[in-house]
Amino acid sequence: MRNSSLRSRGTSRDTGGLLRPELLARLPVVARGFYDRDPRRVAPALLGKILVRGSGARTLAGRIVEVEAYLGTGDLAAHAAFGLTPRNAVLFGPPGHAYVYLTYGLHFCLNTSCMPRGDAGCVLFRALEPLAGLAAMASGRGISHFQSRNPRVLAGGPARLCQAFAITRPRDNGKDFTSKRSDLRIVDDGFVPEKIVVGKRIGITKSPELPLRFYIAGSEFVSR
DNA sequence: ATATCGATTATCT
DNA sequence: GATAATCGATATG
Repeated sequence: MRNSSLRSRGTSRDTGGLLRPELLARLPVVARGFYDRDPRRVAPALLGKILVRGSGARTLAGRIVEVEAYLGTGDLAAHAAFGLTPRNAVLFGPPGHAYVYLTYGLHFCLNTSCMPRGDAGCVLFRALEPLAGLAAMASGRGISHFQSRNPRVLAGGPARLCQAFAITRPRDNGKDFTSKRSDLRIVDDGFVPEKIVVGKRIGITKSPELPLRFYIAGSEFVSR
């Protein structure tokens, strides 16, 4: 049963192995209502879900193992802290859409909008466990097959996972995660993490003490 | 194993 | 003009 997608639980080290595109195509997408909540609830609930790009032989997929919640207006570390701007407009729209931004002038980061329209919470995707399309991910990351055997280098880190999935702002900002046909979607194979660790968000200077980072305990794919 | 630094641009003060 | 939700390279213990 090691590779079954039907298992409903898994240990932290072994989340079920690789998944074939035909199987991924049959998994249900996570519905809009899932995202229509406070990001502090959405973030831990996203752990174990699967981010999927494309279809057929080109399918890329990774299990979400690390995320951070950003609370919108009022959270000084959030891009939406001071209201609507051209960059963060997606966050003020409906939940379950991709917010992609450029950071430090060269790296992209991926989030999903949360909460009802007009309330700008979001969840940052920080690390994935690669499940399908590993060769394409290594290629996108510009690393060799040999290097890519390190579990963290393919998609362990918010900018790394964007490189691995070829996620950019012009291409992907605003895409709907909840449509079965979407190029970028989130699906559920029933996997539920055994244990979740909560800690401080990484790399921020404002409100650094808030416990809004969540990851699957023991996962080798978490960014640090 | 940990520390420091440079890259490069959108956004805000 | 300063800062930033980062990464990879380099240096050093």
